[in-house]
This record gives sequence, structure tokens and C-alpha cells, in this order.
Amino acid sequence: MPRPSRWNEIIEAAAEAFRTNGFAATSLEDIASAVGMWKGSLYHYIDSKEDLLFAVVRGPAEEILNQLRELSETDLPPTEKIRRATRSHVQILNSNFVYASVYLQEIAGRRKLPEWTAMDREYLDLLESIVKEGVESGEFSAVTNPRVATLALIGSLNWLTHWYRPGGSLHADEIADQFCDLFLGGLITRKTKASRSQTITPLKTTKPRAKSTA
Amino acid sequence: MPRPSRWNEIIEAAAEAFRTNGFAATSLEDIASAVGMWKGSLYHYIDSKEDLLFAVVRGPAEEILNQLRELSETDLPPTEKIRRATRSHVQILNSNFVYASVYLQEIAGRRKLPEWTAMDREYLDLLESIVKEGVESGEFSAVTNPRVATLALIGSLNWLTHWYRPGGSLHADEIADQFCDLFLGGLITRKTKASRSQTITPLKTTKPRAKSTA
DNA sequence: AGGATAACCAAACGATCGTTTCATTTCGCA
DNA sequence: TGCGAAATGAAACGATCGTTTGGTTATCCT
Repeated sequence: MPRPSRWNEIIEAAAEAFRTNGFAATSLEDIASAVGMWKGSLYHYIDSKEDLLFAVVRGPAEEILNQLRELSETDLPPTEKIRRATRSHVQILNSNFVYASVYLQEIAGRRKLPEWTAMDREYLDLLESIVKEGVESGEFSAVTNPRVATLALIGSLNWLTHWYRPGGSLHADEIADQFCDLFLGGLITRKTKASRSQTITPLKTTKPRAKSTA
Repeated sequence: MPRPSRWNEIIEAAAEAFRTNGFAATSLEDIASAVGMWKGSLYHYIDSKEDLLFAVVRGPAEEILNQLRELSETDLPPTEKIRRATRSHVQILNSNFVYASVYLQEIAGRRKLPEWTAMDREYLDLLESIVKEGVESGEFSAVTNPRVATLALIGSLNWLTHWYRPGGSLHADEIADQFCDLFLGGLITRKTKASRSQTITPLKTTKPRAKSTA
């Protein structure tokens, strides 16, 4: 059997430990024993404990940002952009649940390394731009402060790591649709809930897909 | 000058350190030096490091729950209940910002001590009951899953600790009103945004106010 | 004034942590 | 088959952590 690369095992064990106990409260001993080796041997793969954290977190962080970048370059109506951005956010949280949870708990907020701060900022700005489009086009006339509305949406989405569990009774798609209806229903004023759930036509984009590290 | 009780200084220093660095990454040395004493001397006030965490967090956790309990016992319409619950949540986050941030980052989710889990659960259940009232009365007919809608609201509110800062340019009241409009606009279907911003009539309740630890 | 008690100093303890070092085993490949 | 590199074992290091201990100073009360 072509045993899966040891590196992946290490990253997964680290991610699981970081998620449940937090980065600072997780010892290299914990991770090493989870994959069945001595903690010193981990240094054949890493240079420091923080390397593990960044390795765990980089994949989904780049993926979720790239998807929003691609979406922003389309000329879909703001309503549909919000809908797709929400779905994309939920789905990445679903398929990379452990990694994304570690990111939100250990990177967003606490650690203020410029690399990650810039990514958070860009994601927020891109989403806010979509909301502003909707405001200027009159679709989102209920919004008085686009940034607050955007942060409300991001908050709902990121809080998923506190209660959603992949494989649970609630499916990611249902949750995403609920969120869309909730927020768009609040954003839209005139049109009486038309465009409720279009079939998802895949985004055709000229740029190559973001490479996934998973 | 009647110098403020040393205990309060300790708690505040601990809270600030826990918020910025996390509980596990904060040493008693950090806290001791912040109040100008030796770390061993802290044990005249505490029995363990975790005591500090619980002392920091207990006040606002009980206060926010008690306020929602009182509100739930009234017979206000669901719309108004949601509005007041949102305002109350934001205001406690505003006036006990550091303590509440520590709670959300260190207690909610991670530590699974039954005491705190029960409080989280009760808060969620109370809020969900309000949403269900609205669904049954027909006001919130857009909601297909009350729990998801409730968790979306809680997520937006709790995510405030990631971007809101007391004394910043955005006032807590404005944010609360924005959130209300956003969520109620999404929840309400028929009535065309009436009852937008009533003057806040204080809740008259027979029970004594929750004592504040601040 | 003086004694009890609270408040704090100062040092040390054992445990654990991240990391280093070097020896040993395992594996890919010519 | 054998050699070099990758992978892991095994032990130890220095630093730091939470906590304990015992002594010293300050404060309050009668």
C-alpha cells in the first residue's frame, strides 16, 4: 500500500489538535504521538512549531480568497454575487473544516502578521464592494452602512465553525441557502423575492483555478 | 486616594492579556508585571491560573443571559423582542468589551465545562424561541429553519469582537440598529418595514436587575 | 501601642515545553 | 549489492511555566 505521505498525516494531526486545544495549548508531543513518532523527529519536516500552523492554514485561506476574486471580476448582478459568495464560503468551510477552523481561531484576530492581515482585508473589501454595487444600483437600498452589512454577513459565515459539523444533519447547501435568503431578504427592498434560487451555473473564468494544497 | 482594589487591577490586566495573547499564551508573569508585583504574589488572590479566566468572564456572561431571560418573559411582539435582544447583546459587548471577547475566544467552543455550555445553550434556546414565535405568528414566514436563522444572528453579533472597538468611529447603537434592520428586513415578509425604529421604552420588570461586576 | 492579618517579596521547585544533537534504521536507486 | 540520503529513534538542553514556600512589610482594629 502506497502509504500516504507522512507530511499529510502530520498536518492533519496538527490541525485536529490545534482546533480542539488551540495552538498554544498543543504540544509537539501531542502531534508526534498522534502520528506515532518522537517529537524531535518532527523537525525533519519543519523548522518551528509555527511552520505547522501556517502549513495547516494556508490552503483554504488562499482558496476562499481566490474564489471571491474570480467572482468579483464577473458582471453578475450583486444579488447573485452575494448568493454565490455565500455558497462558496460555506462550501470551503465544509470541505476544509478543520483547517478553516484553525485559521479563524488562531490567525484571524490574534496573530497580526501582515501576510494574513492583508488577506483578511482584501476579502472584506471585495465583499464590501459587492454590497456597494448593490447599493448604487438600488437593489440594496436598505443598507445605510455597507461595511457593517458586510461584516454582519462575514460574522454569520465564520461563526459556523462554532456549531456546524461536516457530516451532521444539516447540510452545507441548506445552510448556505438559508443564509442567502436571510441576508438578501434583508437587503432587497423592491423586487418581491424574485430570483430566489437560480440553478447554479458554473463560473467560467479565464484564469486558472487556484491550486489546492489539500 | 482610596486606591482601587488590587483585585480589580489584576482582573483587568488578566483580561487584557488574555484577549490579546490568548489564555494559554499568557503567563502569570505577564499579568503580575502588568500590575507591578511578583507572579508568586498573585496566589494571594487566586488558587490557579484558571481562576483568573473564570473571574474575568463570569460577569458579562451572566449579565447577557439574564437580560435575555427577562426579555423572554415579556409579551412584546417577536419583532420587538429581536430588536431589543440585539441591542442588549451589542451593548453588553460594548461596555464589557474585553471580558466578553475573552469569553467568546476562550470559553465558547473550546472549553467544554458544563457550566458554560449550559449557559450558551440556554441563550441559544431563548433566542430561537423568539424566532419560533415569529414564525408561528406569521411575522417571520421567510424562515424555514429557526435554529439556522438564530445562529446566523448570533454569529453576526459575536463576530463583533473581531472588528468592533469601543470608542471607535462606529457607535454601538448604530451597529445594533443596522443589524436589526438587516435581519428583520430579512425575516419579515408582509408589513412594509413599519416599526422601523421605535423609541426605546425601558423594560419594566418585576425581577431585580442583574448585578454588574464591572 | 501592639498584635493579628492581609499584602507582597524573593527564591526555588518540578514539570513541561520547543529545539538540538547525534546515532540508527529504512529506503531509493545505480 | 551497496551506497547515499531520507526518515526516525533516543536522549538531552536550556528556557519557561504554574505553583509552593517561607519570610518580610504594610495595614487595620481596639
